[in-house]
Amino acid sequence: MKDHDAVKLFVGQIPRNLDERDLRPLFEEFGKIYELTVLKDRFTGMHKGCAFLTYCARESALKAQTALHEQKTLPGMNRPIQVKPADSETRGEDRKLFVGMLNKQQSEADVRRLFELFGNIEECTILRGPDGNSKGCAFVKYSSHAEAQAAINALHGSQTMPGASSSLVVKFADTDKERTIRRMQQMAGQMGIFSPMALQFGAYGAYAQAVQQQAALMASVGQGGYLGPMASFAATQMQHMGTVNGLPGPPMTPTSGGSTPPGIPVPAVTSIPSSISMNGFTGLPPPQANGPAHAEAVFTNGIHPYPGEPRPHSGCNLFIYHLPQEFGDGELTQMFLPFGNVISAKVFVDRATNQSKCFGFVSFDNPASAQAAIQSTNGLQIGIKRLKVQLKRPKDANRPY
DNA sequence: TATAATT
Repeated sequence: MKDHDAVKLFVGQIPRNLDERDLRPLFEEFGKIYELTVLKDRFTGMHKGCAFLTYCARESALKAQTALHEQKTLPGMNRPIQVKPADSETRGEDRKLFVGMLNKQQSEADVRRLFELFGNIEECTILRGPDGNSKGCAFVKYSSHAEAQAAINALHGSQTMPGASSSLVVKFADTDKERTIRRMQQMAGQMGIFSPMALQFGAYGAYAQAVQQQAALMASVGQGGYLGPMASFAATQMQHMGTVNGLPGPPMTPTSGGSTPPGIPVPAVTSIPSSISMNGFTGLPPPQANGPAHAEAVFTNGIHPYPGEPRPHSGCNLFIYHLPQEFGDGELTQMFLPFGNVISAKVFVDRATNQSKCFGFVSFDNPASAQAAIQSTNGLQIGIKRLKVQLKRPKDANRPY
């Protein structure tokens, strides 16, 4: 039926309104098609804008690749069609590099000039936004791992491009697994606010992505009322909750290891108080802290900023590590409000960069609230990180972590 | 500074 040396092609940049029926004529002119499959989202069935194509004859695949790859742009697309051997046809991604901290003016040709000294470049792509502007990074694929390694050795950190904030980065591109993690982190970042949904679904990676796509679709075709991305996302997730919780696999507790059971993992979080579950999904602005958040240092200095309020005492102050980068005081407050009266919540920020240092302090007005918070949030998985929540160590104590 | 997409 097909050649023993047939090659499976990946076809990218396909308009989402074209199915196999529409695509066949385009490809049949290069030979008899053995198999043509449009990739669909596993959960939503949504067209992913790409396909796998296998010709009966290897020769047909080569002809199609030559004739079509980057040679024409299908209607509605803003990049040319991609026709090239699928990843499954080539040995691992151990020869593909990620190049960061490029000058945004540098072109593919510039990057090639720099990298061709170390081996044969099969692919060189500058990452660009929709407007065509460089994102200051690129992927470079060599013919061999050794060539890629040589380029890393020679080029990583070797120079700083004009306009770049630090020296050139040259490293192996993320594996699929790392990419998935990166996406999860991005998604968590986009949600912006603390939400148990984000936490529970953070572990779902592709699933949550699919759901989000579907939510966007619902919002765009819905009956009149536009929900907004957060609301529609929430609504769709609500619909899926039952299904999700019924999925097979042993439940993961917040303190269980990082291993993931086969198939889709069960939510890592099951012990969040129900009151938290609606936080962030009310369509209202996030609730404010009970008074402005203030630095924990104020307490250790012995000056309580709210003279009228009861002074927090031992057992009320929590130290929280491994916060998501995007959490600010407001998110920290929201996260801990369900456990009691939060009198302060402070994320530490790097003075120079204004970036969160990913740790902070929360103070309650009583030790029971603090204990409840530890119970429910210590070990809580957010993206790839797990929160570490413990009582703040008294200043004189001197335990290593 | 991480892609548009890889069953």
